[in-house]
Amino acid sequence: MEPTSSFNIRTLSRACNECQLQDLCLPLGLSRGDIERLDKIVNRRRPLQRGATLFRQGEAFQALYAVRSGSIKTYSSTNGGEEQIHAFLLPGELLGLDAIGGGLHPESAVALETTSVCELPFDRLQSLAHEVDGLQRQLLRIMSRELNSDEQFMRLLANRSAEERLASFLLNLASRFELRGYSAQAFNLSMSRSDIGNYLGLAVETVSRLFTRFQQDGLIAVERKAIRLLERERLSELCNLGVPVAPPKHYQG
Amino acid sequence: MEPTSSFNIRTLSRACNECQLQDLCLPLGLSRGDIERLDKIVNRRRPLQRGATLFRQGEAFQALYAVRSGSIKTYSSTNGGEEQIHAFLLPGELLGLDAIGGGLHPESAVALETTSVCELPFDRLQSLAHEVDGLQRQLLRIMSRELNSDEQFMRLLANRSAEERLASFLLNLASRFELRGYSAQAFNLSMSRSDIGNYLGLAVETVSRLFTRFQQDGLIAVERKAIRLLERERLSELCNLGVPVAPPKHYQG
DNA sequence: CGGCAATTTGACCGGTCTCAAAGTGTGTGG
DNA sequence: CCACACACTTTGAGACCGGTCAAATTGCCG
Repeated sequence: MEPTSSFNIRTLSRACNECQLQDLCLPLGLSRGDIERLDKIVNRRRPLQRGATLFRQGEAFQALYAVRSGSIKTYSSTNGGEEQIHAFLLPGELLGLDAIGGGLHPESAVALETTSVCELPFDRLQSLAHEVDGLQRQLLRIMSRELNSDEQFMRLLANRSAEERLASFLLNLASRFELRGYSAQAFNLSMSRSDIGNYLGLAVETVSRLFTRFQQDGLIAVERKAIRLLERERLSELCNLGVPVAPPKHYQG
Repeated sequence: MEPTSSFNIRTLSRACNECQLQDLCLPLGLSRGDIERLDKIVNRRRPLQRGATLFRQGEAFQALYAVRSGSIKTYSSTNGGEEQIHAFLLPGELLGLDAIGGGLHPESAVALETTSVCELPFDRLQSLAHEVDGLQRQLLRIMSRELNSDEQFMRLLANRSAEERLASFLLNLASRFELRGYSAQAFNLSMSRSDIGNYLGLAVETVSRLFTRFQQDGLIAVERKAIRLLERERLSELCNLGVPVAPPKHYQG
């Protein structure tokens, strides 16, 4: 999960125009000139160390963030102290969108490994979006897509077995890595087993047992954080999560 | 100039400016003049009958919709034929936002009872939003808030018991009704038991048993679709108490 | 080497699902 | 208006997945 783990000044100073992640990130669809205007408002901060907090639940919302390298988890805590992980974010993905509505971050964001991010001050972003039409659209598109993936995830939580959940999780990670040019077969799980369990609504023990079983069945090979998907085909059979195709049944209720 | 037709003229012709739901809906925060401009692009269609489809999964995205009265459920089906309900929408709530990103509706929307909606053609909405600043912001806010409630719902699905899920569901409905000026104590469940179960990730039988138990415990009174929340206080305690908040490993009585 | 956290493994328990069937309303057609 | 069919809801019995508790193992890092 960390192809650019060592951070150098070149990485930091690289502008949106030269960023490999352009096609996944906010600039997508903007003209070169507009990207430059966007670039001017982006702050590139020094990398976060593993465990470092990007923002905390309850903090005032100031900026959106785009992951440039590394990975981040977002979570919220109840007053009881329980923690619920909401997402793992990979390079090119935007976070903080859920804070626009309320003006406060409803969740905290923490680096899972050495991670660098681009900071996008929201007020400046919004005035720019007022002028640059494509930016506005892209922002809406990104939020819409996030609504979508949240919906899919809810379906996963609502009626899938532990096995299906973990398989889906692995395949989801794989395809996201692939999109970013990394291997979909072998990658690093930057999050702990207990993070995975929390995210998927499973006990740590269940996650651990499933990893063992998947490995025994020859589906995957795991060694600590490193994982290889040996049988992506059979893995996806495990989760009969369907692509929307079938016409809806007639309403009966 | 004339949304007036043969049916229910009073309801249909009511413009955004006079709509009771203004404060919950898209116009929120707009000036009277801007609301009028928004009003011009809104189509008020004739009411949907119970079971009627507003849009189907896979259809091209053309417009957002605001519920004006009644209620709607949205759901997606897998190619296996299973159906997963994603949301129940009440007056003042917007639907179709998840289609902006992909250009296709990822889910279907069906009326749960006689329901009227306002149609907001998205292209026209977007050009208007380009001029009217507050509209753009309000759109983002609404989407952001939806992301938020999705997150909360995921937490519910990920680690709450059946009891907590149903209690939360009822309280959520109650507060939404209250916001709209209806009673929070007594309202109608326009969706079937099996819809509720599907939505909450529970078997119908479990939902039914819980209704019975809640009633025996004096928390609610149900008769078919009609429900009264007798002890909202105790209900909300159910939402927090089911899972021990701070796991006292070495607790000493 | 030693302490601590994360992971794994085992045993057991319980909540929820599944299967089955009875009960209750609702709508339709005669 | 009644009879019947069908869908929805409720109730019961039993099975099973996954959670909890407990303990062993491994890896990490001073």
